[in-house]
Amino acid sequence: MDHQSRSAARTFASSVPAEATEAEYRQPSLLQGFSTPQKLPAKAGVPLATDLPIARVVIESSLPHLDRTFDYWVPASMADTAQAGVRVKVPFSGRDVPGFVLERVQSSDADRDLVPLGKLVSPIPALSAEVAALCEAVAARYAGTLSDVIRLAVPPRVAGIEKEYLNRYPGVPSAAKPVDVDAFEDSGWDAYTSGTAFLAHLREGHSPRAVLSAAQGYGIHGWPELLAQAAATVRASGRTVVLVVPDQRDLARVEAAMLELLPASDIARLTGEDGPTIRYGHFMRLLHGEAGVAIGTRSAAYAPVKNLGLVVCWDDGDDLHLEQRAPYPHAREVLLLRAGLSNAAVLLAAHSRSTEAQRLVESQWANSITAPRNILRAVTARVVNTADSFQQEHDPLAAIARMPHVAWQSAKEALDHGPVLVQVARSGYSPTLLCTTCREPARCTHCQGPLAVTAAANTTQQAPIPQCRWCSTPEPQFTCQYCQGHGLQMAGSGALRTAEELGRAFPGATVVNSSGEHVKSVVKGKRTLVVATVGAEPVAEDGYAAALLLDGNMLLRRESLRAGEDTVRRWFNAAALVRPAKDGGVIVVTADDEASVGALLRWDPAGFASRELELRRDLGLPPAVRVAALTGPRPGVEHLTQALTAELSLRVAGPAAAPGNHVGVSETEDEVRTLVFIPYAQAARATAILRAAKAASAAKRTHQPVQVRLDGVDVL
DNA sequence: GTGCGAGTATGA
DNA sequence: CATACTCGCACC
Repeated sequence: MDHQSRSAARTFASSVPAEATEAEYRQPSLLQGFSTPQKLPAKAGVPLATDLPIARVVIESSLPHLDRTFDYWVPASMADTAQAGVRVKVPFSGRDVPGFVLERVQSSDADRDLVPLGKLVSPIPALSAEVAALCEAVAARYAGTLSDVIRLAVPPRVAGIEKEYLNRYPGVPSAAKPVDVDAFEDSGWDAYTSGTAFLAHLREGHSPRAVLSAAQGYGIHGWPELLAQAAATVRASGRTVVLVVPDQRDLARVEAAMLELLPASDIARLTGEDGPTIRYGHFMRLLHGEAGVAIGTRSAAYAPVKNLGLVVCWDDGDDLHLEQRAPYPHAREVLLLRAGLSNAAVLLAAHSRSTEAQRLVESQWANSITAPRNILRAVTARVVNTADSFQQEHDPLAAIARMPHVAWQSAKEALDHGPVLVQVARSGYSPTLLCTTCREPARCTHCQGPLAVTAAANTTQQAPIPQCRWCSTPEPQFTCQYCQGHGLQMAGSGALRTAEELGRAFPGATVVNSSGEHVKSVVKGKRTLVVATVGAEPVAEDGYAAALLLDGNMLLRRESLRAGEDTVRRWFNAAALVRPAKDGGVIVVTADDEASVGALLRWDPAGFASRELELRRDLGLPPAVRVAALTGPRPGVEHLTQALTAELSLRVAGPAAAPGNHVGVSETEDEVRTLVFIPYAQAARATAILRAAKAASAAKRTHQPVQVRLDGVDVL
């Protein structure tokens, strides 16, 4: 951290990154090899455009073998309107299909007679050249089709909204004058090592790249304010900003902070939540240069801004950043690709640090920005660790709340000074069962699946019989295979149950539940106990007096490669909402894993990420390498695997039964999954092979379709 | 996806 | 030899 801060000013300005990392985000050329001599218009019935008479069109279809451009004649009537980026309808195998003009060219390399464009859907070029190139880069990186990515990037057209923009000339947004210059001067950034250097480089029009570990989640120096200051700085320099957050609540906070510094007209929100009409309106404002800051959830990464200066991703470790539609791109990666194409600055900010971000820091592609020790001591809360075990037996009240004594005591004291946050594992009543004596998960004697009490069994009056969730075998007389015990208990009861229990454990306190459908965004007041599931923590205006991070061991023991990383991320997100230790802020974490608890105790997310990344390197696991998950019927999966391994020497795991297939619904078609681990150096070639192989087998229909997912963080 | 042409089976 | 059908694949 220290040696980095000293060299920060120099390295921020430097544009000589580590070559291996740089290559990952370099642009593959969208347009390759054309301009062979063409045939003359086949006795054209329509007069053709004289200048650039050919439109290169990408068809809207996710069929892999149609994932290329098709050439059409441009009728003279569309000579001026059918520009690159506009939506068109074109005749294709006997029907009119929608598509986008990617470019206008002088000649075609098609070895057949062309036909004219069908019709112009709209003369507004909704797909800019920059975004088209980005889409192609994303498609290439994720072995997907260009059309699929364009669908993510360009929202559905709303004709009514377009009307008022038809005669406007698209412009480049001019520099925005910050609303409140004073707030600007008192930048929260100067608390961070090399924070002001970062802002200075942005102001001067450079493109620094940074990974920020934000220490505070509330108040005037909270992360939304930091991000807004960075954005306003870039806007003052005349360039534009694209900022992506995981969810709606974060979006609202960022927007509020932005409005303090920038005129509302300069900000455009892109999120599905707004509905098609409002969303398309904001899209148009960006497209026409009327707004210069795009904020939103993951698809906002493709926002049609001009003159991009900075991309920002908040909390890139949150898996909401993963697109759920093919080709499953991650917002962070989209933004990084975009910054590479547009030579823009990058800011990956979070309270914790993802292993991906740490990799960018360690390869010196990005600079680490953290708060120095003395600042951390001043702004963060005291962290207390208590094992998640049996101390509670001594205290009947605490036992009701399944809470260690220290946690209960801390909460009780803190309630007099402000709201107290209780972070629990998940909402509702948890169905997972544990052995009462050794607390190992109860497993099915037949298939090792997890035992659970089903909802149906719960409704009957008699004592519910545990069942295996994989093979449905009932287990009326459970015997633990570790300690031979017979007792079963709920594994960490969920938020609802906790809320009920806490009401009894803390008489006189108001219990607020924030989970599932009932997520609160702000709380205030003393003697308020906020029970929230991870990720649903409301913000307390003046910070929480205390936070109890329960169920830690349960989160850590999840069967996921990222259980540790993700748990630590959730802890830091909650911990950053608590008052400084000097104001009495205290955090109690109930878990006994040294590495993750230690990271919180030392407030050292970077150190944790560094060790975690080192571990992944040793094991050859993501993000030290990339991973492709090929899921589908066995023959197709094996075919794709062979296509990869024929040319590249790659580590392969599987095929194995596809996960999530145990539950007897789709037992008919047994799908398998193969994981292929791909070094970054070979990733471009590997994704190219996958794309080609998918196209070939889709055209020939030799195999059932296979789902290809690259870097799906949830696959391991 | 769908339509079409080549190639092959089938019938009078 | 004419017609029916499937298969492979191009679609601009």
